[in-house]
Amino acid sequence: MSKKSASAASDTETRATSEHAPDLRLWLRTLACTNLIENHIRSRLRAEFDITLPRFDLMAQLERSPQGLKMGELSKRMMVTGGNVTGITDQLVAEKLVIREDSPKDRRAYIVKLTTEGRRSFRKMAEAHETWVVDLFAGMDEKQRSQLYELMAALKSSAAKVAAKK
Amino acid sequence: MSKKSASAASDTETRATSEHAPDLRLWLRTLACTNLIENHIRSRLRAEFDITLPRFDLMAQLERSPQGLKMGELSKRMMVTGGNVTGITDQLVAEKLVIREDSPKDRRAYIVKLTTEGRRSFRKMAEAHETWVVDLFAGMDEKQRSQLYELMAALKSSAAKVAAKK
DNA sequence: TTTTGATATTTTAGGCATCGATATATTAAC
DNA sequence: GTTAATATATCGATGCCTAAAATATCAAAA
Repeated sequence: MSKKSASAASDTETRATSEHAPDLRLWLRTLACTNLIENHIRSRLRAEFDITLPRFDLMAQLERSPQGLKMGELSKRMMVTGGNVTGITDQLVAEKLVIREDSPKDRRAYIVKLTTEGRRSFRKMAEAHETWVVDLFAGMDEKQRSQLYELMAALKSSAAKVAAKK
Repeated sequence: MSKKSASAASDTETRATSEHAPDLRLWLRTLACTNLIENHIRSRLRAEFDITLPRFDLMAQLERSPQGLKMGELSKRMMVTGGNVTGITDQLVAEKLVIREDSPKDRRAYIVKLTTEGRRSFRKMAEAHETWVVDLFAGMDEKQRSQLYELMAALKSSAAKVAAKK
């Protein structure tokens, strides 16, 4: 926050003033809310597993792709730059949670995979992570959650239309 | 995003796997969506006004408080650390968009204010910023937007309950 | 085959973010 | 008043993130 910036960790809702459009208020409230949750998760990951959120995210991508992923694929899926993936991967390699293998097809590329230890470690963290998220949403009832799910799909599609043409 | 830190700019929705709880999917979708929007705004601020989102956010806080704010107040409102506010303020001072004045009451503290140029500059950017946000939400109808506004209040309150105790 | 252009990754420079430590000033206890 | 505890802000180390440039490889056209 972030980030986050990260974003950005700001309680952005306080940015709104009375003459601002309702859309702006809606956006700032949404942002404040996700920052609150993301920062909470970030600090719990740090406190309980001594890992950063970006490293956790990268491992999560690899866990879904047991065959491994190229750096560029990680970059696309995580929506961050290649240089960023290089740095995070370096750290995870140093921690022996991940390995870089040469691609047999393309000598420019690496295949990044979880190590056995990395997979074991990730699964443990992912389990805790999931319960944290469940707790954070526990104050909403089932109908609210499913409404929010649909609205987020609508928002993503609305925003993607604008963000795409650039 | 952010800020991403963001913070984190990841298309986190791709982190979900089939056995994950619906709450986790909901969270990852929400995060992916806000990151998409925040990154879009961040890059437009950069491209069109050559300013970063954190600097814009800090100026937004000051615009709402014409009497100025102490560093610590900025830190609280932006929900970032004091050291972070020091750095962003340094930059804005160097750009002459903001000034640090000694507090008459407390010699430990500064009062940070927008300069005339800073206020002029901010208002111009804020206007553009607001239209960007309106555009990003334009694909949702009024009912969807007001539903989302209410659901975000519910989520914030749900999450705050958990995040607070610790 | 050689050149040309595209792709994969790393490197570099700069900004944002945290934490923990420090310097200084204020406030409270005694 | 002196001491101790608290509050305000900065600094240093570290990590995440981007954009732009550099390096290396590939693939296709000439």
